Amino acid sequence: MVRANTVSIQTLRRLPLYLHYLKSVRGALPRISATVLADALGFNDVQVRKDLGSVSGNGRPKKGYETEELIADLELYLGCDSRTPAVLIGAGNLGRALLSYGGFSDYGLEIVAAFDSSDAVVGTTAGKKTVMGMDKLRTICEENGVRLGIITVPAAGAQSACDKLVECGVKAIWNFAPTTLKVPHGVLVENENLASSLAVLSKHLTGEDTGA
Amino acid sequence: MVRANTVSIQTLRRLPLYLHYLKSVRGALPRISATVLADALGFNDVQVRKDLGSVSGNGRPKKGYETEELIADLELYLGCDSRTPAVLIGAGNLGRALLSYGGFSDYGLEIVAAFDSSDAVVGTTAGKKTVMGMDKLRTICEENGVRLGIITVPAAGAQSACDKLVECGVKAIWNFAPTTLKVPHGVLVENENLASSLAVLSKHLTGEDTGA
DNA sequence: TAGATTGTTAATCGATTAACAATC
DNA sequence: TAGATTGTTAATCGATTAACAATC
Repeated sequence: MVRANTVSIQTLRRLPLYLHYLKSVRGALPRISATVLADALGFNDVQVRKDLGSVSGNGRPKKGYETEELIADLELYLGCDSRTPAVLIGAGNLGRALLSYGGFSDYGLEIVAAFDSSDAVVGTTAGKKTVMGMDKLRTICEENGVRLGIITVPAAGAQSACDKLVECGVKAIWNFAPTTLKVPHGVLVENENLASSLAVLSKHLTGEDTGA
Repeated sequence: MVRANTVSIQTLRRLPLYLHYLKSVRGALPRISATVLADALGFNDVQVRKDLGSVSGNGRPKKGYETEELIADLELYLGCDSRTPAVLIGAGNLGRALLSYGGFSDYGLEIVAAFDSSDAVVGTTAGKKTVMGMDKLRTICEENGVRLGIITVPAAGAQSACDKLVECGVKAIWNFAPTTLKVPHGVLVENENLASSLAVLSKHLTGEDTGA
C-alpha cells in the first residue's frame, strides 16, 4: 500500500536543503545520521528524522542512512528525475538571471522558453534561449505541455501575464513580481516576495538598537 | 508607554504586502477597511485586522482606516523612512538583477556598493554602481556603517563571503546562495531559497496527476 | 437608531519539540 | 551486551480562525 501524502508544506520546503547538503558530502560520507544532518543545517534532529521518515524510511538504528540511498529517495520524491517544462515571462534583469542560472535542472526544472511584451527585448538571447514575443506563448505551452509559469515582469504587468499563463493551461505560477495575483481555483501561486524577507532583516537591525 | 514588540514574524512578512497594495490605491480610496484589504490580497479579514492593529490602531468602527494614515504607520514601523545601507557580494546575473532593481528603495534599502572576487568582473558597472574588489569591503562597510549584507555568489563561495561580512560588522545577511550559512549568535540569516519554492510548485503539479 | 466595522478573547489548527520505546 | 540511533506517541508552542463585545 502506498503511504498517504502526509508531508507538510514546511517539510517539503526543507527537503531540497537536505538533498543539496547530501550531494555535497556524498563520497565523503557513505552513511549519515539525522543528528549529523541536523547539525550541519542548523535544524532540530527530531525534525530531520521526521522529515526523512516521511520520504524514505530506510534509516537504521545505530547506522543512520545510506547517503546514496537517501539521495535517491529524495530525488524520487521531489521528482528530480522527471523534467518539468516551464516558461518565463519578463526578460529583464531578474528574468535573465533565472534563465542563466543552471541550478534548477538539479530539481528537474527546464525553462523551455522566455517571453517578453517589449519589442526591444524580443529576439535577444539569455542563457542560450532566445526571447520570444507574447504571441508565441500559447503554441509553445501546448507543444511542450507546460504547466509551470514564472513571472518576472514589473508589478503592473504581473496580473496580465498571469492571466495569459492560466489561459494556456498553466497550473502553477512562480511569481517574482511584488503583487498578489488572482487565479482560479486549482492554480497554485508561489510568491517569491523579496520585500517580506527584507522586512524581517530590517526589523532585526532596528530591533538591536533599542533591544535589551 | 511604548507597546511591546509583539509582531510575529509571519505578520511582519505580510506588512510590506499591505503597504504595497495601499500605495497602489491611495488617491482612489481615501479610506479602506480590513475586509476590503483582506479581499484584495486573499487573506482572512480577522488576520488583517490583527496585523494592522499591531502597528497602527487608528482604525475606526464603521469607517475603517484612513489610507494615508495607515501607509504612514506602516512605513514608520517598517523603517521605510530611514536608510538602511547594504553591501552586495557576487556581481553575477542575480547580483546585477538586484542592483538594477529600483524597488528596494521604497523600503529604505540602499545598496551602497557591490563586490566580487573575480578580476574579470571588478570594474564593470551594474545599476549605476561600479563593482569593487573584495579588498575594499572593510573600508566601505566602516565608512557607511553597513550592517546588512547580500550574498549572491555561487554556493561554494557563500560561507567565505558570509565570514567576511561578519568580520566587517554585518549583523543581518540576505542569502541567495543555496547553502546553509554558519554565523555567530546575534547575526540573522534570511535565506531566499528558490529550491524550496520550486519544490512546492513541482509537488502541486505532480500531486494533480495522481490526485482524487 | 441600526448596522458596519473594529479590536479582543477563546477555540482551533498545524508544526515543532520532547519523551520514550524499538532495534540493530 | 551496551549504546547509538531510529521512529512514534504525547506535549508544547505559535499562528490562524471563530465568536463576540465595543463603538462610531
